[in-house]
Amino acid sequence: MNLKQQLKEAIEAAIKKADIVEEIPEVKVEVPKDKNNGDFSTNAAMTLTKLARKNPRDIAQAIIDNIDKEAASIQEISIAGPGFINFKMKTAELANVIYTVLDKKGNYGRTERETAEKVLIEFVSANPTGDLHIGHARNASVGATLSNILDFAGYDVTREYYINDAGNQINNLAKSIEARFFEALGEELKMPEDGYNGKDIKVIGEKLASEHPEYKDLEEAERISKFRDLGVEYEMRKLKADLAEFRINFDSWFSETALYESGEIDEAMTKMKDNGYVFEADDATWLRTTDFKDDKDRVLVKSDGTLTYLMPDIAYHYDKVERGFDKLINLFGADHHGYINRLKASLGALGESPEKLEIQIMQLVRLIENGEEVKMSKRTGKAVTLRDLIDMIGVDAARYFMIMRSTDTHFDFDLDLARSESSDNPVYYAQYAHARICSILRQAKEQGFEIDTENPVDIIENEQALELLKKVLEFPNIVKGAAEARATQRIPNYIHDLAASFHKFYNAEKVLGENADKTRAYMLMIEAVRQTLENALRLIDVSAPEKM
RNA sequence: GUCCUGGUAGCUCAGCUGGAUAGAGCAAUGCCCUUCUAAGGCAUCGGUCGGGGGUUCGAAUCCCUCCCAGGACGCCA
Repeated sequence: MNLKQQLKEAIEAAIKKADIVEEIPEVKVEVPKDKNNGDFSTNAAMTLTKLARKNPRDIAQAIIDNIDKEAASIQEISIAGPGFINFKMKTAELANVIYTVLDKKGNYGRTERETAEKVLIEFVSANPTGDLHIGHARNASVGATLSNILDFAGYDVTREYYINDAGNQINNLAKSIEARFFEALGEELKMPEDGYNGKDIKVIGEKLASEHPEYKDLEEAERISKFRDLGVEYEMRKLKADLAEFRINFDSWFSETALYESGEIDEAMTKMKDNGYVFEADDATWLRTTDFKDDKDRVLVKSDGTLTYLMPDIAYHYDKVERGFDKLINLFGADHHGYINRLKASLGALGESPEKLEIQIMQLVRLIENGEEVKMSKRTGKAVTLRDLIDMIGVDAARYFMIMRSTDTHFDFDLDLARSESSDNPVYYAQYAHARICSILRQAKEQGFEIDTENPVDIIENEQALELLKKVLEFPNIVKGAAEARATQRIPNYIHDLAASFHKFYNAEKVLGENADKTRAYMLMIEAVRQTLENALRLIDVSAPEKM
């Protein structure tokens, strides 16, 4: 049983017993910032002032008089400030979290739910027309971490990548390949105006020219179609490889082309028409998104008969809904923010709740080196890619840094800091704590000690040790809060706090001291800390090394 | 012009959905290795939480207003 929950119930019972108010409002128990204010505190008395029409300190006293100290493992209670009630817990109870962690192991911090909300999280979804850049790296990191957090917090998560393999830009890709193909066959280069000049396009063209020169005799449409498929396949293979190296895994890859083939574009259109949100004007077909908080109506079918980008996207979201997801989360770049309202509106037009769709906007990342923004890759002279980033600082640091800031702030990524192998670097700081624990445990074992979960831990009373235990105790709530707020940065923040608490303990107290009972108890404790650290690092896909 | 995001220490940012004396890291200064990893710890310095109003026991957090920065406002994707 969770200490906090136990305390909460005891407080509620006390309020009831003291007969202060008819209906008891939600009682909040929190860990005070200042540890001098006890292990836990509640503002219950203050929130009751209005209802009870009494002085908060009097209410606090009434609660204290009626609380069952034994049931909640309370050592000491005091009233402080305007009416906070502070609790000091029995230290033995605090130490019991050690057994919980050692019992649950990799699942410590996981929330089990009876009915898991089905969430589809769509992220990255970069067009298969080139390399992933630094913005995609942030998107990918946040998406993967958020998925992990939601999963750990008891949601049923599906990670999906939407492949834009239809439409204009892919035609351009095909035409660019064609131009390179003919160039390799000795003809003049006829690159389309907004074609792709990347080196890889040239490579594909050359390869096709040497392996399949007969393609030049095909009908143009057929050739373009072939080149489109080959181009998309080639680009996607590259993107998948880069993402895999960045430890980003998807459960599903959804192709835009599939929407045309399945007829879902027509289905979605029919549905919106039936619901009365589609109208014709200026030779085009429009969706009346203004019925749902959009500032203007949007075109679905252009006057030339072709579809806008929005239409297949609507069909895509229609498909998501049809697959039975309760919640759709999309991670978009800042430049797509104007897209939010119309996409939500189209969900409304389909007869679904626009609230089902939750769109998170990622603000810009700037790479900073020697105090200056890095715009170009030194290797290629072009925009810095995900691969460049991995080469520069490694996956662990890149993943950690990309999620340690809230997504709605612009973020300056300090490359020098991410690269430094020192305490300055938060990644190493956390990993170092883990490695230190492993080292201590190794040496303890060499001295003949074993981790024995039957050992008592009530001998632990050192101040830094108790602080550390409180941090371990917080972990499940941190995960839950991060999931609800979709706030990935809370995990690295927590990791840093936990590591700091451990480093403090390390400097204050020795595990391998003179007292063997203490050593045995501390071994259990630091193993619990190690496990918690490992679980937290796993949420952000950063390694937990045993040695450094 | 309209709509989104931001504005917190010299710098980069947290701040758990309204709580106690606003916190980290970097930078600066001074300590701590015969002691389980100094990739660590301790201490000092550093703040009109953009400005001004309001809501209440209580505001960095909620509301209004103004200022500043970035972004979005296509029958592009």
